[in-house]
Amino acid sequence: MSPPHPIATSSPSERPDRRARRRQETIEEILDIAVDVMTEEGVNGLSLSEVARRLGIQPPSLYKYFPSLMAVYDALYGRATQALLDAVREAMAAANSGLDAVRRGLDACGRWTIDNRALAQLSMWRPVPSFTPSAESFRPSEQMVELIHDGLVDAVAAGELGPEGGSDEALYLVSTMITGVLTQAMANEPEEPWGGGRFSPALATLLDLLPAAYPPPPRRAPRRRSAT
Amino acid sequence: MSPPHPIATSSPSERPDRRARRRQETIEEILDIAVDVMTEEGVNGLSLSEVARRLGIQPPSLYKYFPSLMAVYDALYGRATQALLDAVREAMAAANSGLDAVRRGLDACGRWTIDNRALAQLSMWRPVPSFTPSAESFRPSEQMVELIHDGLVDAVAAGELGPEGGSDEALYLVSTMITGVLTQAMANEPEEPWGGGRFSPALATLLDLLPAAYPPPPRRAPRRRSAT
DNA sequence: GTCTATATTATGATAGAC
DNA sequence: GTCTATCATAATATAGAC
Repeated sequence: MSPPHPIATSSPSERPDRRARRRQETIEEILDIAVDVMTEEGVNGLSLSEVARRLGIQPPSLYKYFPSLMAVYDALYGRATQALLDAVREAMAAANSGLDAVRRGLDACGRWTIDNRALAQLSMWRPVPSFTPSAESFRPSEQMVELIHDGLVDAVAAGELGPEGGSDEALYLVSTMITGVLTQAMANEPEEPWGGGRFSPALATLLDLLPAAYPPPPRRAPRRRSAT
Repeated sequence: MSPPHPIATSSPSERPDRRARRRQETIEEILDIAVDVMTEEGVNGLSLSEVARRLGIQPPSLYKYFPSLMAVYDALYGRATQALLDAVREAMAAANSGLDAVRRGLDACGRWTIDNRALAQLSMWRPVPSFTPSAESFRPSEQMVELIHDGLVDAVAAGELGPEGGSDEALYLVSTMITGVLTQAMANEPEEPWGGGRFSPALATLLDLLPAAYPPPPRRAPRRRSAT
C-alpha cells in the first residue's frame, strides 16, 4: 500500500519547490494583512499579534517567516519601493519626450501612492522612528529618483528645459512638488482617488511651471519666415 | 498662634488664582514633556506612562489634568496650530506687498515647523488615526490658511498676480508647495535647520514661480517714455 | 511549521485611601 | 492633587513539545 506518488513532506530532495512556493505564498499573505492593519490602525499601529489573529494562527508561528516586527517593516518597505519603481518605469516607457516622461512618471507615482497609502506613508514619511530600511529595500527608491533625473536630463537635451533643469536642484524641486501633492492628498483627503480632490490636480500645474523655472534657450531652427 | 497670613489651600475664596496658576504651569509642563516624548519615540510613541515617569509622578495623577491620552493630543494640536498661526501672522505683518506677505508667512511657517517637528507632524501628517482634532483646536489652522489667502488676494489687487491668483486653486497650489518642502525636509533631513539642506531652499524657487502660474495683466501706468 | 506556555514589559484607565 | 492597588489588555519574543 505504499503510494507511488512522491511524499512531499518527507524527503527534502523531492519537490522542494512546492514547499518553497507554499512558504512564499504565506509570506505574501502576511504582508497583505500587514498592509490592511496599517491602513486601519496607522503605519505605527502594525502589530504581529494582530496579523496572526487575522491570519488565524498563533503569534509565535509568524516568527518562522519573519524574525521580528522590524523585518516585516523592512519587507513592506522593499515591496513598496519596488512596486513604485515598476509603476513609474512602465509609465515612463510610453513617453515621447523627456518632460513627458517626467510627467507620466510622476503621475504614475501619484496613482500608485494614493492606491497604496499605507505603504507610501511608510516610505515617504518614515513615521516609525525605530525602523530604518535596509540598503536592499532602499535601492529601488534610489533607482526611481534616477529615472526622473534621466527624464529631466533628456528634457534639457531636447531643449524643453534650460541647462539647469538637469541639476540636482531641479531634481529636489520636482521631488518637493510630488511630495507636497501626495502628502496633502493623503493627510486631508483620505477618500479621494488619484486625479480627484483638491490636491492631485495641482501636480500638472506644478510640472507645467518647470520650463518657467528653467527656461530653455531660444531655438534657432523653427523660426517662422526664415530660410529653407 | 493663628497665622495672620491667608491659608492658601483651605478656603476656595482666598487666592484661587494662585492654585489656578500652579495648575496651568503643570499643564504646560506636561505638554512640554509630551513634545519631548513624541520627538524621541515618534508622534505615535506618546504614552501617558512615559510622561508621568519623566515628570516624576504616578500615571493616575495625570488624569487630574487631562481626561485621556486623546485629550493630550488635542491640547498639543491646539498648541501647535495656535503657535504656528502666531508665527505666520507676525511675519506677514512686516511685509510690503501681497506676494511678499505670502513669502514671509510661508518662510515663518517653514521655520516654525522645522523647529517643532513633532508638533508639526501631528498636524500636517495626522499619523494617529484614532485622533481627530476638536473644532476648537483646528480653528487656528483655518485662520492661517485665510491669512495666506488674503496675501494672494492682495497680490492680485496689486497686479503682482493675475486674477486667478486669488482662487482656491492657487491657495491649494501654494499649500502643496510648502507641504512638499516641509515633508521632504522632515522625513529626509531630520538634522538640518530651516534654510539649510537640500529642500528648504526650494520654497523660494517655488514661490517665485507663482507669477508664471498666474501671469499678471500688463501694466498701463508705469510705461517708460510715456507722459508726465 | 504549528502549537502551548511563558517571560517580560508595557499600556490606558478607574477606585478609593489620604 | 497625590498616592497605591488594581483591572483589563496588549505587545514582542523565546523555549520546547508535537
